[in-house]
Amino acid sequence: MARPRKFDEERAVDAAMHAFRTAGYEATSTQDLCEATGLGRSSIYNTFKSKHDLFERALDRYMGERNGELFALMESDLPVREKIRTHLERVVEEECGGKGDRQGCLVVNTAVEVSARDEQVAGELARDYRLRLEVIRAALASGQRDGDIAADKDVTALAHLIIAAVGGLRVSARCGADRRALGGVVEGVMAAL
Amino acid sequence: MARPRKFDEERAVDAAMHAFRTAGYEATSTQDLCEATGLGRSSIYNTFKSKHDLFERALDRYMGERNGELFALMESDLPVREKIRTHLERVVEEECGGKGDRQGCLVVNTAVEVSARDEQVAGELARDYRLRLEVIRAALASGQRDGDIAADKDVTALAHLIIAAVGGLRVSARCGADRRALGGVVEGVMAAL
DNA sequence: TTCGTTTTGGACTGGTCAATACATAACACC
DNA sequence: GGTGTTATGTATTGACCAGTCCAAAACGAA
Repeated sequence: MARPRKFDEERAVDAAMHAFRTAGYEATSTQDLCEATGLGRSSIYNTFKSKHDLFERALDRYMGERNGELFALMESDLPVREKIRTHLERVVEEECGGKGDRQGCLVVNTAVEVSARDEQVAGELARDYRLRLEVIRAALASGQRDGDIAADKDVTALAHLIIAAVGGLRVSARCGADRRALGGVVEGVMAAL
Repeated sequence: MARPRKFDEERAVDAAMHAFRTAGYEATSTQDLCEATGLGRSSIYNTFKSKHDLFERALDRYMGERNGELFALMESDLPVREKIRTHLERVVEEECGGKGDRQGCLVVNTAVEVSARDEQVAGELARDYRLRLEVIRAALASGQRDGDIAADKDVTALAHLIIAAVGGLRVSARCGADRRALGGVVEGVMAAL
């Protein structure tokens, strides 16, 4: 009944996500988004309300992908310590893994760059945090029942610790810490479980 | 021999630092810097080469102030565990302490927002990281000689862990984690020492 | 084919960006 | 008081910003 789109909306969000991850929110212009997605301005503004709206779509997508991986890992049948170790080592690998990619974690970047000035985004980040917390907490609680985690440990506190460790690894990597240093951090966190 | 300045350069850097901390590098315009410092554009560009130059001055100043506090704490005669705990709790207090201040850590903000696209800044961050690492490592080594830290611990790895913990606390706080959650993180890190 | 609807490209909006130019003001020194 | 030098205020630069407008294009349905 009308002219159909000749692009895939999800693909566009994906390309925008890539752009935001590499340059951050402020430093990514709408022109950059046009080039990243291959779309014209009209298509972008016809599909998304604004740069901010597209950003939120990209952030949602990023969270969805990442949490999918996290949930799959936490629901796997690895021993709980291996789940946690794998989670942390994936972060190290991503931050240090060469290839010049260098695109950061959109959640960490957003928390630092925009959350303080954007309540809506801050709300999304908080929601996402609670989600991650609960999944990790559940895995730890299950491990506690198996005897892999000492019974006197507070698994909620440990889950907070693991989430903080991820953020800390990313920030340290951005400050120039190398793979060996980050590996040591992972060991230190594992020792606290 | 010529017209003297009627403002204090260090004061101006301090005001700029405040502006950059609250809004980040990209989102702080030169106009914002004029308003924050109370100077005209001419004075700013006459004193500093560029926005980027002023930012680096502000970053340097921030690092100097913060490291001064850190060094004083690490050279105090508290037991080493108390030094570390105090260091971490200051971060929690700063991130959670109400007052609506809400200005973040310029080092963490910069590491996340600009280091990937600015080699010079990345170099400064790396230098600063090494400085903090060494001071904390020395304090831990001293504590190890006193028997406050187990002899089989790798104090360099622990120092990396503590630095990462600071970054992690700040990121988690930005994601909405409350004081209690962050307090638990501090306990978890202390348990690893 | 024709019509109705939507997408698309590209020009365009007012506003803001970092940075500069230039004239004037304010001082130290003589 | 005059002179040289620097600081400052204001206007302005060209580039870019996010977002809008509109005409033309492309399709489904009739």
